[in-house]
Amino acid sequence: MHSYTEENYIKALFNLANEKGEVSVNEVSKRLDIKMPTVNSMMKKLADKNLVHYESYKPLRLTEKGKKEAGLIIRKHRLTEMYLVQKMGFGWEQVHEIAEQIEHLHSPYFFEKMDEILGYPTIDPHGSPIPDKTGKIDWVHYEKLSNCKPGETVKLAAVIQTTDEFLKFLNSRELQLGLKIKIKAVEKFDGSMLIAYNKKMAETLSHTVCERLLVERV
Amino acid sequence: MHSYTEENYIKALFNLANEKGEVSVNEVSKRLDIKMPTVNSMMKKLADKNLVHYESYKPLRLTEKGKKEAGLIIRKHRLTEMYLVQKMGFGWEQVHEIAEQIEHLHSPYFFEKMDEILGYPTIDPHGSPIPDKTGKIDWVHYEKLSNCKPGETVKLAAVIQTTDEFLKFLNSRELQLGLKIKIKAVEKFDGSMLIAYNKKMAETLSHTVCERLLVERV
DNA sequence: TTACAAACTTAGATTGATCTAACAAATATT
DNA sequence: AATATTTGTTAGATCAATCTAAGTTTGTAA
Repeated sequence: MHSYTEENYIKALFNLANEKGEVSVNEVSKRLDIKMPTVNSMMKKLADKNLVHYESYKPLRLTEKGKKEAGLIIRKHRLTEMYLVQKMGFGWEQVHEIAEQIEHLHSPYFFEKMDEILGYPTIDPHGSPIPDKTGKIDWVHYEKLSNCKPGETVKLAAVIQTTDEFLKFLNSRELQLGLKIKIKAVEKFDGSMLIAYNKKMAETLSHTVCERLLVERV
Repeated sequence: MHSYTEENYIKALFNLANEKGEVSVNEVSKRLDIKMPTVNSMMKKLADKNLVHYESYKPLRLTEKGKKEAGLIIRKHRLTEMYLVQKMGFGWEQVHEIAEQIEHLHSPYFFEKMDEILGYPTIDPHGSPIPDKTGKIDWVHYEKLSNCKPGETVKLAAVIQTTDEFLKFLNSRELQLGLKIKIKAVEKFDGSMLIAYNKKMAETLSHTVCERLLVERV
C-alpha cells in the first residue's frame, strides 16, 4: 500500500484536476503547503509507481491507476463524513477534519461496515458523489445556482468549495440539502440573488455564495 | 503532539510494565518487532522529551508524563473498541486491529462524541478499564479463574492476553463477559478446570485458558 | 526580440525512523 | 573464577520526506 503522504499527493492531484483542469507542480505545492522541489521529486516517485504521468515542464496527470487510488481514498473520506453526520450527530461543518484522518486507515472491514450501516449511500453530507468500490465516480451534472434565472424553482443538491466558514454561514441561513428555492430576482451589477425558501420570502445571497450552491431544476 | 511512532513506543512501554513489571530494551524490541539499537535511540529521544527515565543498562521506566500519555492513548483505543462492538456490531475479536489505527487520530471531538454516545463507559469489550480523561486507570482487582477452587461460583469479568485465536475460542464455547461459572473440579496435574455455565454442565478449560480469564466472586 | 518574471528542475542538506556491524556490560554456566 | 551467552550501546548507513540555494525553461511584457 501507499504511505499517508503519497495518498495526500494523489488526492490533491485528483481534486485539483477536477477543480481547474490542468494541474501544475506549483498548484500542488500551494494546495499541500509543501515546497515545489519536494513536490517535484514526489511526482517522479509517483511516476515510478505508475500513479502519475510525469514529463518535465508538462502538466501533471494521474494515470488510470492513480485515478482509481484517488477514487478509493475519496470514497473512504466521503463514507466517513456521511457516517459522522448520520450516525454520530456531527454537523456537516465538523466532519472534514476528522475524515481527513480516517480516510488513511487501512481496514476494509471498517469501511464496509460503515457503508452497510449507512445503507450504501451515493452522496456525502455535502452532496458530493461517493465513488464506488472500484474507485469510480458517478458524475452527476448539477447547475450552479448562479446560472439560474429569476422565476425558476430549484432544489439544493450539493455545496462545493465547502470551507468551515461557508458551511456555518449556510447553517445560519437554514440552507440545507434538499431545500426548495424560488429565485425572485438577480442583481445585474453584482450577480447577487434574491431568493425565497422555507418561510423566508426574501433572502439575498452574494454571487460568491450562489456559485458554490449546486441545484437541480424541479 | 507526539508522532505515531512515539505513541507506539509509549504504549508498548506501558503495557509491558503492566504485564511483566520491569521493561527492558530487548522486550520492547521484541514487542514492536524493531531492532534493539533503534529502540535504544528512541528511548534516549523519549527521555529528552521527559517521557521515559533512561539510564544505561537499567530497566526502562515511563515518567509520570509518559504514563499519562500512555493512558490517554489507551483510553482512545479502548473507547474505540467499545464503540466498534456496541455501535457498529463488530465482534470482540475484530476490533483490536482497527482500534490500533484509530487510537492515533488527533481529534478530541471524535473521541468525546464516542464517549458520549456510549454513555461514558468504564470498561472495554474485553473487560479492561478505560482510563479517564486525565489518562488515569482505575485498577480493579479481579481473580484469575485459575486461582479459584472447586465449588466456587464466579462471574467472568475480563479476558487478558486476548489474541484473535483466543477470542474465537471463547466465542466457540459461548464464553462471554458477565457469564456465571460454577467450578466443578480442578485437575491436579495440569491445572485444567471442569466448569458449568449456561446449559453446559461439564466443559473443560486448560490452565492456559483459565489464567487468561479474570473473574469476580459472587 | 530581448528581457524579465514565474514556474520548474537539480543539487545537496536535514530530520526521523529504521537498519547492520562491531563493541561493551551484565548475567548465566561450567 | 573463568568463560560463554545474552543484553545493551555506539557508530555509521539507508530511506522517506522535507527543506534551501542555485540554475533552467517557458511564457509574457517591454
